[in-house]
Amino acid sequence: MEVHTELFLGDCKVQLQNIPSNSVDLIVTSPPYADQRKNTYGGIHPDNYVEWFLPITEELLRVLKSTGTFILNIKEKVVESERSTYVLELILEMRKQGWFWTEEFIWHKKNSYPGKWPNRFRDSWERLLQFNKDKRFHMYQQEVMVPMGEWAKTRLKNLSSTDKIRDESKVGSGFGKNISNWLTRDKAYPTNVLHLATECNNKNHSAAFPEELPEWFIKLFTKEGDIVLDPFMGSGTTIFVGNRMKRNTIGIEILPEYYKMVKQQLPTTSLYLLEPLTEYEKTRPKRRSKIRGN
Amino acid sequence: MEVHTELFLGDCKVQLQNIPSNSVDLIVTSPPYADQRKNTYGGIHPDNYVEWFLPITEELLRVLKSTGTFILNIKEKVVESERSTYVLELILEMRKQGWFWTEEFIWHKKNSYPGKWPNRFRDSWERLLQFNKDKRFHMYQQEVMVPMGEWAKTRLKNLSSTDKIRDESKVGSGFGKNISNWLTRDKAYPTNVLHLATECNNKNHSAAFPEELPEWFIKLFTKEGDIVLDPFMGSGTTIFVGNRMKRNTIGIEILPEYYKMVKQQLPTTSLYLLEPLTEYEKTRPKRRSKIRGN
DNA sequence: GTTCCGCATGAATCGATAG
DNA sequence: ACTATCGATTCATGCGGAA
Repeated sequence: MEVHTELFLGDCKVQLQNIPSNSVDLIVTSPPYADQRKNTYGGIHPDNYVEWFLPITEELLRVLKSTGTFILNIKEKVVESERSTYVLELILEMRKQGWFWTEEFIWHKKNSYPGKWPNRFRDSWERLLQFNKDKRFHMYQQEVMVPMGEWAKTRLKNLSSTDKIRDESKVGSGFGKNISNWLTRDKAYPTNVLHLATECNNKNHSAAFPEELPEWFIKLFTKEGDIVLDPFMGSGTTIFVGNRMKRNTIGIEILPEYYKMVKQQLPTTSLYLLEPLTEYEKTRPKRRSKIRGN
Repeated sequence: MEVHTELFLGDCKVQLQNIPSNSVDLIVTSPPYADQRKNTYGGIHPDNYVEWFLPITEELLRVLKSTGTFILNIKEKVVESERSTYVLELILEMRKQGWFWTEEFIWHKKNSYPGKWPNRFRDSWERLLQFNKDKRFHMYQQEVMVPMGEWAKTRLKNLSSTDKIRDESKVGSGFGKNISNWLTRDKAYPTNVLHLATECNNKNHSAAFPEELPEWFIKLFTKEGDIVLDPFMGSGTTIFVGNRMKRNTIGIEILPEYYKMVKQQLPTTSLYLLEPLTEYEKTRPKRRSKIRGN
């Protein structure tokens, strides 16, 4: 299967306008956090964060298919010894836009930033907010099943004492049936907590999140040939992982350095370079329809 | 050290009025979740949850010392395939009351039962919201330190080979002193993710949390002789753990069954029974001042 | 070629100091 | 008074060089 990548250079609120409505299967992104990464992205003040982000989510809502999913990796920073509330406010405002807040996954960071403060411990988790356009969205749960590890050893042993009796005495009941299914199973469905390390030591490109993160959501919410979008591409983790997994990808990046870096690392056969368009060529129907696989 | 327990039977919004202002060091509680536990508590509809809870947090704000902490164990339920937003709204409203939202700990439930739904996975985490009345609150971080990872062994070995020599040659220097700090360090500060098993064996109560949960926060935020309050006492986990740790405890419970159950399990020497007061005896200054240790 | 060990480095946060 | 910058604090991870 041939897959393609579209790269846009520029402000994502603007560049998103080049993407057709109802065309994207999955959006996975990690926007610049409030007041974070000032040196590279300029930083958005916590007070203005929601206001800054809402026009973008409005466009994301437009480009997403009704069966698609939006995964937003975000975490509030501490301001004056208190957690900021802009993420909470963002969720409430996005629901007003029409998004469904389906779920909140937790990314439990194995190696969180060290430090000691008088009033708090190390922050070792981030939010992975799942938003949907419709309550009926695509989800391929079996793709992310995990080997039964500790759970089997500890839990099933306990079950054998109490519940297995019930299993025998109530054969055919829903409960008993479930138990016996699990006994023979070597894989289990995961939970909504992801336990991954941050990718900190790659000297060439410091990625915001580890490859396993977009990989997991791409497996869960798309199939081969689908379209994955990252409106804050950065070093391109989502793009590269998506390509490797035979998904078409679209990346938007405002910083030329990152844009060029990702461009150079992509296989030329799969790449469409989309520099900012001049006025008279604002639409590119052929290219885009080809990428969507029509 | 002699510690005492006060038990109140009744609606906690009402019973809290019997507790003096600025007297409690720590509040740890797990209120009935919206629409959950219908059989026992009747259940509060998600739409009315914030409205129902705010008068109670108002009272909690009053009774808490300025150096005290409020830990709220809560999780939004799923309503029509979407996460409810009442927890988000509650946080925003509590800040308007004057609470500081200091931190959000995550309780990652180790052994959550596998489950499968068409559009979501097993929910294996809950929020542990930390609120404070003042930005300067008591926190005894060293009480909850945990053993370091494997690498500690190797690092300590290395220090003895290389740096100890330096330590000998530079006796009295600041550098040598630092090394000896490293040598004695085998524990590290924890993060804001708690990895605990769910309590399975308490059949009498529908939603008890494991003893380690209140224990961890009682260690972290109080010292012996302090006052710990649980306004939704339930089966009394917080009360019993607090007593064992030599903290004075106050429990409020609306259901007579739980109230009696806890009462019977408490040592009679440490117990003050506070049945609902009749009008003419609304204050009990002597008893309470004794409990506060004045 | 394995295994072991040193080392730099993270979406951090606080409090003090400086403009 | 209010904002901006800086140093100190801290620990899991994986790379790269060494045994």
